[in-house]
Amino acid sequence: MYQTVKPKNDSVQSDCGVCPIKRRAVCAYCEAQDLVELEKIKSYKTYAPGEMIIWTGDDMRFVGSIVSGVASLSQTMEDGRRQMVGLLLPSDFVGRPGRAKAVFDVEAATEVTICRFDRKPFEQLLVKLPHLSGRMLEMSLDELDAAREWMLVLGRKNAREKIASLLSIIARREGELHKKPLRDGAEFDIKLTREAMADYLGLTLETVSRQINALKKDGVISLQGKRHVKICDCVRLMMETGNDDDGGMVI
Amino acid sequence: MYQTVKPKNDSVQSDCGVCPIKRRAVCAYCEAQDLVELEKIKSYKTYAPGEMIIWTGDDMRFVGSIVSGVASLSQTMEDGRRQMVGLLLPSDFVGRPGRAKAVFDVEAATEVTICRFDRKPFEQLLVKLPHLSGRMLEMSLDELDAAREWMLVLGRKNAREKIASLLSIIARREGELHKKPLRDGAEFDIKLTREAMADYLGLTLETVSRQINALKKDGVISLQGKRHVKICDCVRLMMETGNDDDGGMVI
DNA sequence: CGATATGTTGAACATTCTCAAGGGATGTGG
DNA sequence: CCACATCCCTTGAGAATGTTCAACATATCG
Repeated sequence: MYQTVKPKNDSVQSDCGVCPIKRRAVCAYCEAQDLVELEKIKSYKTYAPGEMIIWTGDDMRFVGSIVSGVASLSQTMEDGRRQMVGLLLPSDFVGRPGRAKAVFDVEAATEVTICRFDRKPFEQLLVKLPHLSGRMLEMSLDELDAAREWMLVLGRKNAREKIASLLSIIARREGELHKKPLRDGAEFDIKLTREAMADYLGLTLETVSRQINALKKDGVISLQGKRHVKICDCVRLMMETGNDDDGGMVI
Repeated sequence: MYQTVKPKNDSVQSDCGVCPIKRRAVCAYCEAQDLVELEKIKSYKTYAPGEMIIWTGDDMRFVGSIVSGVASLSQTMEDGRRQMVGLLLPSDFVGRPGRAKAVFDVEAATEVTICRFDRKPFEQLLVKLPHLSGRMLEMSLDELDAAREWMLVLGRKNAREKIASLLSIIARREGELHKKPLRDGAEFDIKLTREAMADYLGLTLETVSRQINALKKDGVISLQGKRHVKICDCVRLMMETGNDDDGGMVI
Protein backbone atom coordinates (compact mmCIF):
# COMPACT_ATOMS: atom_id res chain seq x y z
CA MET A 1 0.00 0.00 0.00
CA TYR A 2 1.02 3.56 -0.54
CA GLN A 3 1.11 6.20 2.06
CA THR A 4 -1.89 8.46 2.02
CA VAL A 5 -1.05 12.10 1.67
CA LYS A 6 -3.19 15.08 2.51
CA PRO A 7 -4.82 16.53 -0.58
CA LYS A 8 -3.52 19.76 -1.98
CA ASN A 9 -6.40 21.99 -2.84
CA ASP A 10 -4.55 24.59 -4.84
CA SER A 11 -6.64 25.43 -7.86
CA VAL A 12 -4.51 26.08 -10.90
CA GLN A 13 -5.65 28.44 -13.61
CA SER A 14 -4.89 27.62 -17.16
CA ASP A 15 -5.83 28.50 -20.70
CA CYS A 16 -6.87 25.87 -23.25
CA GLY A 17 -4.71 27.64 -25.82
CA VAL A 18 -1.51 26.58 -24.10
CA CYS A 19 -2.76 23.25 -22.79
CA PRO A 20 -0.16 20.52 -23.31
CA ILE A 21 -2.76 17.86 -24.06
CA LYS A 22 -5.12 19.85 -26.26
CA ARG A 23 -4.36 17.75 -29.35
CA ARG A 24 -5.09 14.38 -27.76
CA ALA A 25 -7.54 14.91 -24.89
CA VAL A 26 -11.30 14.48 -25.02
CA CYS A 27 -11.59 18.12 -26.15
CA ALA A 28 -9.16 17.63 -29.05
CA TYR A 29 -11.77 18.09 -31.77
CA CYS A 30 -13.57 20.97 -30.07
CA GLU A 31 -13.66 24.35 -31.74
CA ALA A 32 -13.42 27.73 -30.06
CA GLN A 33 -17.12 27.97 -29.23
CA ASP A 34 -17.15 24.43 -27.85
CA LEU A 35 -14.21 25.26 -25.61
CA VAL A 36 -16.08 28.26 -24.24
CA GLU A 37 -18.81 25.90 -23.07
CA LEU A 38 -16.29 23.53 -21.54
CA GLU A 39 -14.42 26.31 -19.77
CA LYS A 40 -17.59 27.18 -17.88
CA ILE A 41 -17.59 23.82 -16.11
CA LYS A 42 -13.84 23.37 -15.87
CA SER A 43 -11.50 23.44 -12.89
CA TYR A 44 -7.97 22.22 -12.30
CA LYS A 45 -6.76 20.21 -9.37
CA THR A 46 -3.35 18.84 -8.46
CA TYR A 47 -2.84 15.70 -6.40
CA ALA A 48 0.26 14.61 -4.48
CA PRO A 49 2.02 11.30 -5.22
CA GLY A 50 0.20 8.48 -3.43
CA GLU A 51 -2.96 10.49 -2.98
CA MET A 52 -6.29 8.88 -3.82
CA ILE A 53 -8.08 10.82 -6.54
CA ILE A 54 -11.20 8.65 -6.45
CA TRP A 55 -12.24 5.80 -4.15
CA THR A 56 -14.48 2.99 -5.34
CA GLY A 57 -18.01 3.89 -4.30
CA ASP A 58 -17.42 7.65 -4.32
CA ASP A 59 -20.03 9.88 -5.84
CA MET A 60 -18.62 11.00 -9.15
CA ARG A 61 -19.08 14.74 -9.14
CA PHE A 62 -16.60 15.24 -11.96
CA VAL A 63 -14.90 13.64 -14.94
CA GLY A 64 -11.79 15.02 -16.57
CA SER A 65 -8.45 14.71 -18.33
CA ILE A 66 -5.01 13.96 -16.95
CA VAL A 67 -2.96 17.05 -17.80
CA SER A 68 0.32 15.89 -16.28
CA GLY A 69 1.60 13.02 -14.19
CA VAL A 70 0.70 9.34 -13.95
CA ALA A 71 -2.29 7.81 -12.17
CA SER A 72 -3.45 4.24 -11.76
CA LEU A 73 -6.93 2.79 -12.12
CA SER A 74 -7.38 -0.29 -9.95
CA GLN A 75 -9.66 -2.73 -8.20
CA THR A 76 -9.11 -4.27 -4.78
CA MET A 77 -10.56 -7.50 -3.39
CA GLU A 78 -11.68 -7.92 0.22
CA ASP A 79 -8.52 -9.77 1.18
CA GLY A 80 -6.30 -7.07 -0.29
CA ARG A 81 -5.44 -8.57 -3.65
CA ARG A 82 -5.26 -5.71 -6.09
CA GLN A 83 -5.33 -5.47 -9.87
CA MET A 84 -4.47 -2.36 -11.78
CA VAL A 85 -6.76 -2.09 -14.79
CA GLY A 86 -5.41 1.04 -16.38
CA LEU A 87 -2.42 3.34 -16.37
CA LEU A 88 -3.59 6.92 -16.83
CA LEU A 89 -1.14 9.16 -18.63
CA PRO A 90 -1.45 12.76 -19.83
CA SER A 91 -4.51 13.21 -22.11
CA ASP A 92 -6.22 10.10 -20.72
CA PHE A 93 -9.78 10.49 -19.52
CA VAL A 94 -10.88 9.96 -15.92
CA GLY A 95 -14.39 8.96 -14.94
CA ARG A 96 -17.38 7.57 -16.75
CA PRO A 97 -20.14 9.77 -18.11
CA GLY A 98 -23.52 8.37 -17.13
CA ARG A 99 -22.34 6.75 -13.94
CA ALA A 100 -22.89 8.28 -10.53
CA LYS A 101 -20.68 6.01 -8.41
CA ALA A 102 -17.05 5.13 -9.07
CA VAL A 103 -16.35 1.43 -9.60
CA PHE A 104 -12.55 1.73 -9.58
CA ASP A 105 -9.95 3.43 -7.42
CA VAL A 106 -7.89 6.16 -9.05
CA GLU A 107 -4.60 6.96 -7.37
CA ALA A 108 -1.88 9.44 -8.20
CA ALA A 109 1.40 7.59 -8.83
CA THR A 110 3.31 10.84 -9.33
CA GLU A 111 2.08 14.36 -8.82
CA VAL A 112 -0.99 14.58 -11.05
CA THR A 113 -2.89 17.56 -12.40
CA ILE A 114 -6.37 16.99 -13.73
CA CYS A 115 -8.55 19.25 -15.82
CA ARG A 116 -11.94 18.49 -14.27
CA PHE A 117 -15.41 18.97 -15.68
CA ASP A 118 -18.53 18.83 -13.52
CA ARG A 119 -20.13 15.55 -14.50
CA LYS A 120 -23.76 16.47 -15.05
CA PRO A 121 -23.17 19.48 -17.29
CA PHE A 122 -20.45 17.53 -19.10
CA GLU A 123 -22.98 14.85 -19.93
CA GLN A 124 -25.26 17.49 -21.37
CA LEU A 125 -22.41 18.83 -23.49
CA LEU A 126 -21.76 15.30 -24.78
CA VAL A 127 -25.26 15.39 -26.26
CA LYS A 128 -24.89 18.91 -27.54
CA LEU A 129 -21.37 18.86 -28.98
CA PRO A 130 -20.71 16.15 -31.58
CA HIS A 131 -17.01 17.02 -31.60
CA LEU A 132 -16.85 16.17 -27.93
CA SER A 133 -18.84 12.92 -28.08
CA GLY A 134 -17.03 11.85 -31.23
CA ARG A 135 -13.64 12.12 -29.56
CA MET A 136 -15.04 10.49 -26.44
CA LEU A 137 -16.16 7.48 -28.50
CA GLU A 138 -12.82 7.27 -30.25
CA MET A 139 -10.93 7.33 -26.94
CA SER A 140 -13.23 4.75 -25.38
CA LEU A 141 -12.72 2.36 -28.28
CA ASP A 142 -8.95 2.81 -28.03
CA GLU A 143 -9.04 2.10 -24.30
CA LEU A 144 -11.16 -0.96 -24.92
CA ASP A 145 -8.62 -2.31 -27.38
CA ALA A 146 -5.83 -1.57 -24.91
CA ALA A 147 -7.69 -3.36 -22.13
CA ARG A 148 -8.17 -6.38 -24.36
CA GLU A 149 -4.52 -6.43 -25.34
CA TRP A 150 -3.69 -6.36 -21.65
CA MET A 151 -5.98 -9.32 -21.00
CA LEU A 152 -3.62 -11.42 -23.13
CA VAL A 153 -0.70 -10.30 -20.98
CA LEU A 154 -2.55 -11.16 -17.76
CA GLY A 155 -4.02 -14.44 -18.91
CA ARG A 156 -1.33 -16.05 -21.00
CA LYS A 157 2.11 -14.54 -20.50
CA ASN A 158 4.73 -15.70 -18.01
CA ALA A 159 6.46 -13.39 -15.57
CA ARG A 160 9.37 -12.51 -17.83
CA GLU A 161 7.08 -11.78 -20.78
CA LYS A 162 4.88 -9.64 -18.56
CA ILE A 163 7.80 -7.48 -17.43
CA ALA A 164 9.07 -7.14 -21.00
CA SER A 165 5.56 -6.17 -22.12
CA LEU A 166 5.28 -3.48 -19.45
CA LEU A 167 8.70 -2.05 -20.23
CA SER A 168 8.01 -1.97 -23.95
CA ILE A 169 4.69 -0.22 -23.39
CA ILE A 170 6.21 2.42 -21.15
CA ALA A 171 9.13 2.90 -23.53
CA ARG A 172 6.80 3.21 -26.49
CA ARG A 173 4.59 5.79 -24.82
CA GLU A 174 7.61 7.72 -23.63
CA GLY A 175 8.80 7.67 -27.23
CA GLU A 176 5.50 9.02 -28.51
CA LEU A 177 5.76 11.87 -26.07
CA HIS A 178 9.21 12.88 -27.29
CA LYS A 179 8.46 11.88 -30.86
CA LYS A 180 11.34 9.45 -30.94
CA PRO A 181 10.98 5.92 -32.27
CA LEU A 182 11.90 3.13 -29.89
CA ARG A 183 15.57 2.24 -30.45
CA ASP A 184 18.58 0.76 -28.66
CA GLY A 185 19.76 3.10 -25.93
CA ALA A 186 16.35 4.61 -25.24
CA GLU A 187 16.06 5.63 -21.59
CA PHE A 188 13.17 6.41 -19.30
CA ASP A 189 11.95 6.41 -15.73
CA ILE A 190 9.45 3.82 -14.59
CA LYS A 191 7.07 5.94 -12.58
CA LEU A 192 5.78 2.95 -10.64
CA THR A 193 7.01 1.11 -7.57
CA ARG A 194 7.72 -2.61 -7.85
CA GLU A 195 4.46 -3.16 -6.03
CA ALA A 196 2.48 -1.05 -8.50
CA MET A 197 4.12 -2.91 -11.36
CA ALA A 198 3.14 -6.19 -9.70
CA ASP A 199 -0.45 -4.95 -9.38
CA TYR A 200 -0.51 -4.11 -13.05
CA LEU A 201 1.00 -7.43 -14.14
CA GLY A 202 -0.84 -9.78 -11.80
CA LEU A 203 2.41 -10.81 -10.05
CA THR A 204 3.99 -10.37 -6.63
CA LEU A 205 6.51 -7.62 -6.11
CA GLU A 206 9.22 -10.20 -5.43
CA THR A 207 8.69 -11.79 -8.83
CA VAL A 208 8.80 -8.35 -10.47
CA SER A 209 12.08 -7.59 -8.75
CA ARG A 210 13.60 -10.91 -9.77
CA GLN A 211 12.54 -10.68 -13.40
CA ILE A 212 13.72 -7.10 -13.83
CA ASN A 213 17.11 -8.07 -12.49
CA ALA A 214 17.13 -11.14 -14.73
CA LEU A 215 16.55 -8.95 -17.80
CA LYS A 216 19.38 -6.72 -16.60
CA LYS A 217 21.69 -9.68 -16.05
CA ASP A 218 20.89 -10.92 -19.57
CA GLY A 219 21.84 -7.56 -21.07
CA VAL A 220 18.38 -6.68 -22.38
CA ILE A 221 18.18 -3.59 -20.19
CA SER A 222 20.43 -1.73 -17.78
CA LEU A 223 19.47 0.15 -14.66
CA GLN A 224 20.57 3.39 -13.06
CA GLY A 225 19.08 3.35 -9.63
CA LYS A 226 15.90 1.34 -9.24
CA ARG A 227 13.60 3.19 -11.57
CA HIS A 228 15.69 4.49 -14.46
CA VAL A 229 15.86 1.99 -17.33
CA LYS A 230 17.97 1.94 -20.47
CA ILE A 231 16.96 -0.43 -23.25
CA CYS A 232 20.17 -2.06 -24.44
CA ASP A 233 18.64 -4.38 -27.00
CA CYS A 234 15.37 -3.21 -28.38
CA VAL A 235 14.68 -6.12 -30.72
CA ARG A 236 15.51 -8.55 -27.95
CA LEU A 237 13.09 -6.80 -25.60
CA MET A 238 10.32 -7.17 -28.18
CA MET A 239 11.12 -10.86 -28.53
CA GLU A 240 10.97 -11.24 -24.77
CA THR A 241 7.41 -9.89 -24.74
CA GLY A 242 6.32 -12.98 -26.67
CA ASN A 243 4.51 -10.80 -29.21
CA ASP A 244 4.74 -11.82 -32.83
CA ASP A 245 4.53 -8.33 -34.28
CA ASP A 246 6.16 -5.47 -32.47
CA GLY A 247 3.78 -2.81 -33.71
CA GLY A 248 0.60 -4.33 -32.45
CA MET A 249 0.54 -2.93 -28.95
CA VAL A 250 -2.38 -0.60 -28.67
CA ILE A 251 -1.70 1.13 -25.36
CA MET B 1 -9.27 -25.81 -31.51
CA TYR B 2 -12.70 -26.15 -33.05
CA GLN B 3 -13.41 -27.88 -36.26
CA THR B 4 -13.76 -25.48 -39.15
CA VAL B 5 -17.06 -25.67 -40.92
CA LYS B 6 -18.00 -24.44 -44.34
CA PRO B 7 -19.77 -21.08 -44.21
CA LYS B 8 -23.46 -20.95 -44.82
CA ASN B 9 -24.27 -18.09 -47.09
CA ASP B 10 -27.99 -18.03 -46.63
CA SER B 11 -29.06 -14.45 -46.32
CA VAL B 12 -31.86 -14.02 -43.85
CA GLN B 13 -34.41 -11.31 -44.25
CA SER B 14 -35.76 -9.60 -41.21
CA ASP B 15 -37.65 -6.57 -40.10
CA CYS B 16 -36.37 -4.25 -37.37
CA GLY B 17 -39.88 -4.15 -35.91
CA VAL B 18 -39.69 -7.77 -34.79
CA CYS B 19 -35.95 -7.83 -34.05
CA PRO B 20 -35.26 -9.62 -30.76
CA ILE B 21 -32.41 -7.29 -29.83
CA LYS B 22 -33.92 -3.96 -30.85
CA ARG B 23 -34.09 -2.69 -27.28
CA ARG B 24 -30.45 -3.32 -26.44
CA ALA B 25 -28.45 -3.25 -29.67
CA VAL B 26 -26.52 -0.30 -31.09
CA CYS B 27 -29.70 0.82 -32.86
CA ALA B 28 -31.75 0.80 -29.63
CA TYR B 29 -32.21 4.58 -29.50
CA CYS B 30 -32.84 5.01 -33.22
CA GLU B 31 -36.17 6.31 -34.42
CA ALA B 32 -38.09 5.23 -37.50
CA GLN B 33 -36.25 7.53 -39.88
CA ASP B 34 -32.87 6.49 -38.48
CA LEU B 35 -33.76 2.85 -38.99
CA VAL B 36 -34.60 3.55 -42.62
CA GLU B 37 -31.04 4.77 -43.10
CA LEU B 38 -29.63 1.74 -41.34
CA GLU B 39 -31.77 -0.70 -43.31
CA LYS B 40 -30.17 0.55 -46.52
CA ILE B 41 -26.75 -0.75 -45.45
CA LYS B 42 -27.95 -3.80 -43.55
CA SER B 43 -27.66 -7.50 -44.31
CA TYR B 44 -28.00 -10.64 -42.22
CA LYS B 45 -25.63 -13.56 -42.15
CA THR B 46 -25.65 -16.80 -40.22
CA TYR B 47 -22.51 -18.68 -39.25
CA ALA B 48 -22.16 -22.34 -38.27
CA PRO B 49 -20.73 -23.39 -34.89
CA GLY B 50 -16.93 -23.28 -35.02
CA GLU B 51 -16.88 -21.03 -38.07
CA MET B 52 -14.56 -18.03 -38.07
CA ILE B 53 -16.52 -14.83 -38.49
CA ILE B 54 -13.45 -12.60 -38.61
CA TRP B 55 -9.74 -13.41 -38.69
CA THR B 56 -7.14 -11.07 -37.20
CA GLY B 57 -5.77 -8.99 -40.06
CA ASP B 58 -8.93 -9.24 -42.19
CA ASP B 59 -10.21 -6.17 -43.92
CA MET B 60 -13.23 -5.05 -41.96
CA ARG B 61 -15.89 -4.53 -44.58
CA PHE B 62 -18.66 -4.61 -42.01
CA VAL B 63 -19.58 -4.07 -38.39
CA GLY B 64 -22.76 -5.33 -36.81
CA SER B 65 -24.82 -6.78 -33.97
CA ILE B 66 -25.13 -10.34 -32.72
CA VAL B 67 -28.80 -11.20 -33.22
CA SER B 68 -28.65 -14.75 -31.86
CA GLY B 69 -26.02 -17.21 -30.70
CA VAL B 70 -22.69 -16.88 -28.91
CA ALA B 71 -19.38 -15.79 -30.43
CA SER B 72 -15.93 -15.36 -28.94
CA LEU B 73 -13.46 -12.52 -29.41
CA SER B 74 -9.89 -13.72 -28.98
CA GLN B 75 -6.21 -13.20 -29.55
CA THR B 76 -3.66 -15.87 -30.41
CA MET B 77 0.12 -15.79 -29.87
CA GLU B 78 2.61 -17.25 -32.34
CA ASP B 79 3.10 -20.38 -30.28
CA GLY B 80 -0.64 -21.02 -30.05
CA ARG B 81 -1.43 -19.59 -26.63
CA ARG B 82 -4.86 -18.07 -26.88
CA GLN B 83 -6.78 -15.59 -24.74
CA MET B 84 -10.45 -14.88 -25.16
CA VAL B 85 -11.05 -11.17 -24.58
CA GLY B 86 -14.78 -11.04 -24.99
CA LEU B 87 -17.84 -13.23 -25.06
CA LEU B 88 -20.28 -11.85 -27.60
CA LEU B 89 -23.94 -12.47 -26.80
CA PRO B 90 -27.12 -11.27 -28.52
CA SER B 91 -27.17 -7.45 -28.86
CA ASP B 92 -23.37 -7.18 -28.51
CA PHE B 93 -21.55 -5.21 -31.17
CA VAL B 94 -18.98 -6.70 -33.53
CA GLY B 95 -16.22 -4.68 -35.15
CA ARG B 96 -14.69 -1.29 -34.55
CA PRO B 97 -15.78 1.80 -36.44
CA GLY B 98 -12.75 3.68 -37.70
CA ARG B 99 -10.56 0.63 -38.04
CA ALA B 100 -9.88 -1.03 -41.40
CA LYS B 101 -8.14 -4.21 -40.18
CA ALA B 102 -9.37 -6.62 -37.51
CA VAL B 103 -7.09 -7.00 -34.49
CA PHE B 104 -9.00 -9.90 -32.90
CA ASP B 105 -10.44 -13.18 -34.10
CA VAL B 106 -14.20 -13.59 -33.90
CA GLU B 107 -15.45 -17.16 -33.89
CA ALA B 108 -18.96 -18.59 -33.70
CA ALA B 109 -19.29 -20.78 -30.60
CA THR B 110 -22.85 -21.76 -31.46
CA GLU B 111 -24.79 -20.98 -34.61
CA VAL B 112 -24.64 -17.19 -34.83
CA THR B 113 -26.71 -14.71 -36.79
CA ILE B 114 -25.34 -11.20 -37.25
CA CYS B 115 -27.09 -8.09 -38.45
CA ARG B 116 -24.28 -6.53 -40.49
CA PHE B 117 -23.78 -2.93 -41.58
CA ASP B 118 -21.31 -1.94 -44.27
CA ARG B 119 -18.54 -0.25 -42.33
CA LYS B 120 -17.89 2.93 -44.30
CA PRO B 121 -21.51 4.07 -44.55
CA PHE B 122 -22.06 3.05 -40.93
CA GLU B 123 -19.26 5.40 -39.90
CA GLN B 124 -20.97 8.20 -41.78
CA LEU B 125 -24.23 7.43 -40.00
CA LEU B 126 -22.41 7.59 -36.66
CA VAL B 127 -21.61 11.21 -37.45
CA LYS B 128 -25.08 11.94 -38.76
CA LEU B 129 -27.25 10.19 -36.18
CA PRO B 130 -26.68 11.19 -32.55
CA HIS B 131 -29.01 8.42 -31.38
CA LEU B 132 -26.70 5.91 -32.99
CA SER B 133 -23.41 7.36 -31.75
CA GLY B 134 -24.86 7.92 -28.28
CA ARG B 135 -25.79 4.29 -27.89
CA MET B 136 -22.45 3.27 -29.41
CA LEU B 137 -20.61 5.29 -26.75
CA GLU B 138 -22.74 3.85 -23.97
CA MET B 139 -22.08 0.28 -25.15
CA SER B 140 -18.35 0.92 -25.53
CA LEU B 141 -18.10 2.25 -21.99
CA ASP B 142 -19.99 -0.78 -20.66
CA GLU B 143 -17.68 -3.12 -22.53
CA LEU B 144 -14.69 -1.26 -21.19
CA ASP B 145 -15.92 -1.70 -17.63
CA ALA B 146 -16.58 -5.38 -18.30
CA ALA B 147 -13.08 -5.84 -19.73
CA ARG B 148 -11.59 -4.18 -16.66
CA GLU B 149 -13.62 -6.36 -14.31
CA TRP B 150 -12.32 -9.34 -16.20
CA MET B 151 -8.72 -8.17 -15.78
CA LEU B 152 -9.14 -8.73 -12.03
CA VAL B 153 -10.27 -12.29 -12.71
CA LEU B 154 -7.31 -12.95 -15.00
CA GLY B 155 -4.66 -11.26 -12.90
CA ARG B 156 -5.59 -12.07 -9.33
CA LYS B 157 -8.02 -14.94 -8.98
CA ASN B 158 -7.09 -18.60 -8.56
CA ALA B 159 -8.48 -21.39 -10.71
CA ARG B 160 -11.46 -22.12 -8.49
CA GLU B 161 -12.42 -18.46 -8.24
CA LYS B 162 -12.08 -18.07 -11.99
CA ILE B 163 -14.48 -20.95 -12.67
CA ALA B 164 -16.96 -19.63 -10.11
CA SER B 165 -16.72 -16.16 -11.70
CA LEU B 166 -17.42 -17.53 -15.17
CA LEU B 167 -20.36 -19.59 -14.01
CA SER B 168 -21.87 -16.69 -12.11
CA ILE B 169 -21.52 -14.41 -15.12
CA ILE B 170 -23.16 -16.89 -17.45
CA ALA B 171 -25.91 -17.60 -14.93
CA ARG B 172 -26.51 -13.89 -14.40
CA ARG B 173 -26.76 -13.15 -18.12
CA GLU B 174 -29.00 -16.13 -18.65
CA GLY B 175 -31.18 -14.77 -15.86
CA GLU B 176 -31.36 -11.33 -17.46
CA LEU B 177 -32.53 -12.96 -20.66
CA HIS B 178 -35.38 -14.77 -18.96
CA LYS B 179 -35.97 -12.00 -16.44
CA LYS B 180 -35.36 -14.27 -13.51
CA PRO B 181 -33.13 -13.32 -10.63
CA LEU B 182 -30.25 -15.66 -9.87
CA ARG B 183 -31.43 -18.17 -7.26
CA ASP B 184 -30.75 -21.69 -6.00
CA GLY B 185 -31.79 -24.26 -8.57
CA ALA B 186 -31.16 -21.99 -11.58
CA GLU B 187 -30.11 -24.04 -14.60
CA PHE B 188 -28.39 -23.23 -17.87
CA ASP B 189 -26.18 -24.56 -20.63
CA ILE B 190 -22.59 -23.50 -20.86
CA LYS B 191 -22.25 -22.88 -24.56
CA LEU B 192 -18.48 -23.25 -24.46
CA THR B 193 -16.16 -26.24 -24.57
CA ARG B 194 -13.74 -26.76 -21.69
CA GLU B 195 -11.03 -25.44 -23.99
CA ALA B 196 -12.96 -22.24 -24.76
CA MET B 197 -13.56 -21.75 -21.03
CA ALA B 198 -9.85 -22.22 -20.45
CA ASP B 199 -9.08 -19.62 -23.10
CA TYR B 200 -11.41 -17.18 -21.41
CA LEU B 201 -10.03 -17.81 -17.94
CA GLY B 202 -6.32 -18.00 -18.72
CA LEU B 203 -6.14 -21.63 -17.61
CA THR B 204 -5.58 -25.02 -19.25
CA LEU B 205 -8.53 -27.17 -20.16
CA GLU B 206 -7.42 -29.80 -17.65
CA THR B 207 -7.56 -27.29 -14.81
CA VAL B 208 -11.00 -26.18 -15.94
CA SER B 209 -12.21 -29.77 -15.91
CA ARG B 210 -10.76 -30.45 -12.48
CA GLN B 211 -12.20 -27.30 -10.92
CA ILE B 212 -15.66 -27.79 -12.38
CA ASN B 213 -15.74 -31.29 -10.97
CA ALA B 214 -14.45 -30.01 -7.65
CA LEU B 215 -17.32 -27.49 -7.43
CA LYS B 216 -19.69 -30.33 -8.26
CA LYS B 217 -18.15 -32.60 -5.64
CA ASP B 218 -18.48 -29.81 -3.06
CA GLY B 219 -22.19 -29.43 -3.82
CA VAL B 220 -21.99 -25.90 -5.21
CA ILE B 221 -23.27 -26.99 -8.62
CA SER B 222 -24.56 -30.18 -10.19
CA LEU B 223 -24.13 -31.33 -13.77
CA GLN B 224 -26.37 -33.06 -16.28
CA GLY B 225 -24.08 -34.11 -19.07
CA LYS B 226 -20.98 -31.99 -19.54
CA ARG B 227 -22.50 -28.64 -20.36
CA HIS B 228 -25.73 -28.36 -18.41
CA VAL B 229 -25.23 -26.78 -15.00
CA LYS B 230 -27.56 -26.41 -12.05
CA ILE B 231 -26.60 -23.97 -9.30
CA CYS B 232 -27.29 -25.77 -6.04
CA ASP B 233 -26.04 -23.05 -3.71
CA CYS B 234 -26.18 -19.59 -5.14
CA VAL B 235 -24.71 -17.72 -2.17
CA ARG B 236 -21.90 -20.22 -1.92
CA LEU B 237 -21.12 -19.77 -5.62
CA MET B 238 -20.82 -16.01 -5.12
CA MET B 239 -18.51 -16.58 -2.17
CA GLU B 240 -16.39 -18.87 -4.31
CA THR B 241 -15.86 -16.08 -6.85
CA GLY B 242 -13.92 -14.16 -4.23
CA ASN B 243 -16.03 -11.07 -4.91
CA ASP B 244 -17.03 -8.97 -1.94
CA ASP B 245 -20.29 -7.71 -3.39
CA ASP B 246 -22.33 -9.98 -5.60
CA GLY B 247 -23.94 -7.21 -7.59
CA GLY B 248 -20.84 -5.57 -8.88
CA MET B 249 -20.22 -7.71 -11.94
CA VAL B 250 -20.60 -5.56 -14.99
CA ILE B 251 -20.61 -8.14 -17.77
C1' DC C 1 18.94 9.15 14.67
C1' DG C 2 14.98 6.02 14.34
C1' DA C 3 10.99 5.27 11.48
C1' DT C 4 9.18 4.28 7.16
C1' DA C 5 8.99 3.03 2.44
C1' DT C 6 11.15 0.63 -1.09
C1' DG C 7 13.79 -3.01 -3.15
C1' DT C 8 16.63 -7.46 -3.20
C1' DT C 9 17.56 -12.20 -2.32
C1' DG C 10 16.99 -17.04 -0.52
C1' DA C 11 14.51 -21.35 0.50
C1' DA C 12 10.45 -23.95 1.09
C1' DC C 13 6.07 -24.47 -0.62
C1' DA C 14 1.68 -24.44 -3.42
C1' DT C 15 -0.68 -24.13 -7.49
C1' DT C 16 -1.04 -24.87 -12.02
C1' DC C 17 0.88 -26.86 -16.16
C1' DT C 18 2.51 -30.60 -18.99
C1' DC C 19 2.40 -34.97 -20.64
C1' DA C 20 0.15 -39.18 -20.94
C1' DA C 21 -3.58 -42.40 -21.01
C1' DG C 22 -8.18 -43.52 -21.42
C1' DG C 23 -13.43 -43.00 -21.67
C1' DG C 24 -17.79 -41.86 -23.84
C1' DA C 25 -20.38 -39.79 -27.67
C1' DT C 26 -21.03 -38.89 -32.42
C1' DG C 27 -20.45 -39.44 -37.23
C1' DT C 28 -18.73 -41.84 -41.42
C1' DG C 29 -17.42 -45.15 -44.73
C1' DG C 30 -17.01 -49.92 -45.87
C1' DC D 1 -24.34 -52.66 -38.89
C1' DC D 2 -19.78 -52.44 -37.38
C1' DA D 3 -15.12 -50.62 -37.25
C1' DC D 4 -12.86 -46.57 -36.93
C1' DA D 5 -11.86 -41.75 -36.43
C1' DT D 6 -12.64 -37.55 -34.16
C1' DC D 7 -14.02 -34.54 -30.69
C1' DC D 8 -14.67 -33.53 -26.04
C1' DC D 9 -13.80 -34.53 -21.46
C1' DT D 10 -11.58 -36.75 -17.33
C1' DT D 11 -7.92 -38.35 -14.41
C1' DG D 12 -3.15 -39.18 -12.75
C1' DA D 13 1.82 -38.17 -11.81
C1' DG D 14 5.68 -35.44 -12.19
C1' DA D 15 7.60 -30.94 -13.37
C1' DA D 16 7.74 -26.06 -13.53
C1' DT D 17 6.50 -21.56 -12.32
C1' DG D 18 5.39 -18.26 -9.18
C1' DT D 19 4.15 -17.37 -4.22
C1' DT D 20 5.02 -16.99 0.56
C1' DC D 21 7.70 -16.02 4.35
C1' DA D 22 11.77 -14.21 6.08
C1' DA D 23 15.89 -11.56 6.36
C1' DC D 24 18.35 -7.83 5.00
C1' DA D 25 19.90 -3.54 2.25
C1' DT D 26 19.25 1.26 0.99
C1' DA D 27 17.27 5.73 0.76
C1' DT D 28 14.44 9.37 2.49
C1' DC D 29 12.35 12.14 5.92
C1' DG D 30 11.01 14.23 10.11
